[in-house]
Amino acid sequence: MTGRTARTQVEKSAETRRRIMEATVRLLQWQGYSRLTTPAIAKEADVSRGALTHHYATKEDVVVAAVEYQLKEAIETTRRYVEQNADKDISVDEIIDYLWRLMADGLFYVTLEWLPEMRHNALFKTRLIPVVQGFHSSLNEIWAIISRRYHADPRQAEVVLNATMCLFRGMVAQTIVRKDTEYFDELLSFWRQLLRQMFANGLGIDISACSTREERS
Amino acid sequence: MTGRTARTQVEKSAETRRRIMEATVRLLQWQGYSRLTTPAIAKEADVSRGALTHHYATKEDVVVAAVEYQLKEAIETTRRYVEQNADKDISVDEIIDYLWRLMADGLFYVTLEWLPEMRHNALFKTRLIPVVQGFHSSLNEIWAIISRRYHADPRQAEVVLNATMCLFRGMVAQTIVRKDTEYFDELLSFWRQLLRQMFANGLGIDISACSTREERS
DNA sequence: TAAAACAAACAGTCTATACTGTTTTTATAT
DNA sequence: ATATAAAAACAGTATAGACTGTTTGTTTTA
Repeated sequence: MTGRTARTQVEKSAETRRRIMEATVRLLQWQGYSRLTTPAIAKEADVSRGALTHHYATKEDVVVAAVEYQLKEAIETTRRYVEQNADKDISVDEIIDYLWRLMADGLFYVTLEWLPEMRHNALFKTRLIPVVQGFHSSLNEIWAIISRRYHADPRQAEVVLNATMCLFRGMVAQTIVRKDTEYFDELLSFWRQLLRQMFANGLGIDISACSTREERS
Repeated sequence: MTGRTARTQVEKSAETRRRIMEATVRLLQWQGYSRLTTPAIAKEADVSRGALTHHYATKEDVVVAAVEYQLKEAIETTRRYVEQNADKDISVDEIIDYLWRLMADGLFYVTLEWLPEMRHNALFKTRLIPVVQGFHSSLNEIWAIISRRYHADPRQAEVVLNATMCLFRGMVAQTIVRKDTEYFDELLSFWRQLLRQMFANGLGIDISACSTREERS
């Protein structure tokens, strides 16, 4: 009787919580924050409303936990990517593509849902800021690889990373109003070439042949 | 009896509508889309709820009109800026600063409020897309000034403008989670210098001394 | 006098949370 | 090993509040 489906309470509740968080993230991505309701979350997670309120006192608790969950998952994914490539010969292009995919594959869409809430809800902000900082730390790690490989000043490399991330955020935001793959591919090409040449010169000196037109190898 | 406050109906209703739109934009900026209610808009505009529903059938109509209003106002402001500087000797730095101020002074905060709604509301999107495109057209105009002055390829200049706007969008988004003026000043300096040097070379060839450290003149 | 602008009340829906009851698990004593 | 008490997990319902869209009534303008 204890072998098959017998799970401890902590396992069960952890499972339930995970279901709720994944459902919440899914609903944030598909329907958005303004349409997010607790009944919808319970239904999407295939959990009763009672179970939902048992684990999370308020709706805000659910959202905070869900965003934490997604960001920490992204951090873990990134750390694994870092470990796998710490010794390997990884190019600027590859890291750029990794970061772009990370953002464009839903992560920043979900971010755009809760980011406004952060402006208007101090508690929400207080609870999430540490997670966001952890996320950025993991980005710095991945960037340090490229920074070391090209013997670039870490200080300057960080500025370039930040610019890259801001650029990508703005690009993802624009994908909502502009469905135009070519347009974004062109921007990515432009940026890849710019970075490639900056790093080739150890960041910051003598970037040459910086055309906006470029085809990937 | 007709001299003092006697205004024609169209004037009155136009005034009321403007009050409603400005109130809506204000509430979007201060409280956000998820907290936006029609009673709150009426109160902020100092107008009865009946007046509100008289002029706008649904809440969505109000928001669409308000966003249109704000964007068209931004377009007008930009066009005036263009006219005033079409002949003047305007630098890359000045345009960059203009664009940054335009975005950072609330415009993109409000955008971040309705942008998610656009992902989930097809009608809302359909109605707003033309206005957004008009906004981008006016940006292209201002950019054309600098493009001509530096004899840069308009095609490449457009890519650089788009990258600039995406960068700024991402930066404004990040200001929500990171209150750090120095950080954003550094990014702006980095970008100004990059553009300055790119334009100095007619866009795209031989950017030298591209440091992330820079002080403004 | 007709139409537009405005005001106010209303009806229906929805949502978040609190509350009550039930089942399952765990710890403990035997 | 087993019985039992306690605690946690879960399910379902009730309720209070709020918001939207509508409708009806009143004032002002053309």
